[in-house]
Order: sequence, then C-alpha cells, then structure tokens
Amino acid sequence: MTTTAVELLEVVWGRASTAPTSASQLRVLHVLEHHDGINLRTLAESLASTPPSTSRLCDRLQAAGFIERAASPEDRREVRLHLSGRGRAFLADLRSRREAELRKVLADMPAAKRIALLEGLEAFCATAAAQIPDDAPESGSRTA
Amino acid sequence: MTTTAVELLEVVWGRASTAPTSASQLRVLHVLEHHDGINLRTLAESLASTPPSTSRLCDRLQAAGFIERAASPEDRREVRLHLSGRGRAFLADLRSRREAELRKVLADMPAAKRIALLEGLEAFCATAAAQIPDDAPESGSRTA
DNA sequence: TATTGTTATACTCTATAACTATA
DNA sequence: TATAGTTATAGAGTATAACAATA
Repeated sequence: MTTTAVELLEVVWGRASTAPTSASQLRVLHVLEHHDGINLRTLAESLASTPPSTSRLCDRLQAAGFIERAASPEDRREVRLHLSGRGRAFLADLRSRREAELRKVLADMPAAKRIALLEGLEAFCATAAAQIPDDAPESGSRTA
Repeated sequence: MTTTAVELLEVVWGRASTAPTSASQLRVLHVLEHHDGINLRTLAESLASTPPSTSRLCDRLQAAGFIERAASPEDRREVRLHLSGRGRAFLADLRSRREAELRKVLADMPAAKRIALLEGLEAFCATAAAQIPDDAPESGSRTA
C-alpha cells in the first residue's frame, strides 16, 4: 500500500518536472537553500557523498548558473557555496508546481479521507523521525 | 508534509538495503518478475528507457547472475529475459526486509493514526491512479 | 603535519547513432 | 525494407587515490 502510494507520488511529481536538473543536482540546491555559504566538504557530508563527486556536481551547477562559488575570507582553503538568484527562482518554481500537482489529487479526495491521510502522515513522520538517530527534523510546517 | 513523509520512508527503506543492486537494476528485476520472458525492446519501453541502455543493464544483471537471456524459439531476433532463481530470491528478500522496516514504524504508531494513514493512503492511490491516463493499476492487495 | 579542494581514473547509467542478424 | 538487439561513443553521477594550496 505504502509502496504503491510512493510510486504514484513519483508519477504525480514527474508531471511537474520540466527540470533539466537531475535528482543529485536538486539535492544540492535544497541543501544550499537551507545552508547558504556552506563549504564543499560539509555539503558532501550532507549528501552522504564525497568531496570529489560533490565538486563535480557543483561544476555543472555553476556552469548552469544555479550556484556560485566564493573564496572564504577566513580560511583561503575553503569555498563558500551560494544559491544564485536563478537557482533560488528555479527551486521555488519547481516546488510550487509540485504542490499544485499534489493538490490536484488531494482536491479530488473525499474530505474525510484527506483528513485521515494528513493525520496519519503526521503520526508516521513523527514516529519514523523518532526512530532515526539524531536526524535534525527539518522543522517547518508545510501544508501540502 | 507529504514530502517529509516520502523522504523519511526513503531513510527507513535505506536501512533495509544491503543491495549492491542499483535502483535501475531493481526496476528491471521488478518488471521481469511480473512479465517473465519479456523481450528487450518491451522491457526498455516499460522502463521508459532505450534498448541500448537496457541491453547494458541486462549485461550487468546477467553477469551478476540475477537474470538470464534466452533466444526466442519463434523469432530468432528476439531475446527472452528471465529472472534467475537467485534474482527471484534476492527480490523476495529485499521486499521482506523493507516491509519489516516499515512495520517497525507502523507498530510504534497509535492504532487510530495507523488506521487513518492506511485509509488515507488508499484513497490517495485510488484518486491519483484515476488521474493517470491508462496506467494499469498494479492490482494486488499488499498489507504494508 | 593536517585540512580543503581539486584533478586523475574507473565504473554505472543514460542517450543517440551506426551496425548486425533476422524477418 | 523493417525490426530486434548490439556495439560505438559521449555525458552525468559516483567512488578511491593522488595532488595542490593553505593552515
């Protein structure tokens, strides 16, 4: 059941992705959105990836104009990574399109079922998050 | 909310993946499980991929002993693809480990919330599936 | 000497184009 | 000629190992 739900959600979201950007690149944008000025090493850790792979990912994102690299004023070995205006706009747009697609489904559901779903999902998230060791819950109360 | 739920589910499932097999390779195994003896071209279509990519995917899966290629008796151009015993066992094992991880979360949820979640998910799937043009719903009544 | 980031190299996955074998 | 599958080639994503610059 849950499997089916996730697979369907992927299809629903797929309808919203005009994105030439890959899933890996998207994850970088997401991290940068919440941790502006993060250095490459920390970004690699956040992605559970390695510095070389992450460096190459950033090469492509920079070439595409979504992110910017800046030298750190404190430690000249470090690189500070920033989301560009274009990158930020791209993220916002993608997110709004995804939520629109999701709302399309939610709107067609009987109200009682919709309420049950959200209530169940909240409990699921709370329980799952509690089982995952020290994963700072990405606090924020999105509605969709 | 839904976004958070899906991301958490991925973490939960990640705990169950001892798999050296990639997501692409897994999709091949899933298709073969339900369409034994499918030919390469049809498999590529099912994956929304191309014959060359799919051929290479099969090369690696065959080398790993998960699938088998057999010449079609009817048309000697065609290749019949089959899941090997090992491939079938691998899938069953992965699935049971994933469901176990999922049950771990469900078991910790208050009963009322669990019921609300399943009820909501069923309605969500029904609604989403109805919105997707001619996607034969993978009938089957899994519990988790 | 330790740390930050990069380059070198290799493997998987993806795609398009060219090729082989069969129909 | 049309179709099934493969090989050729190229780009993205991933990893480890070797390297440069800085601390």
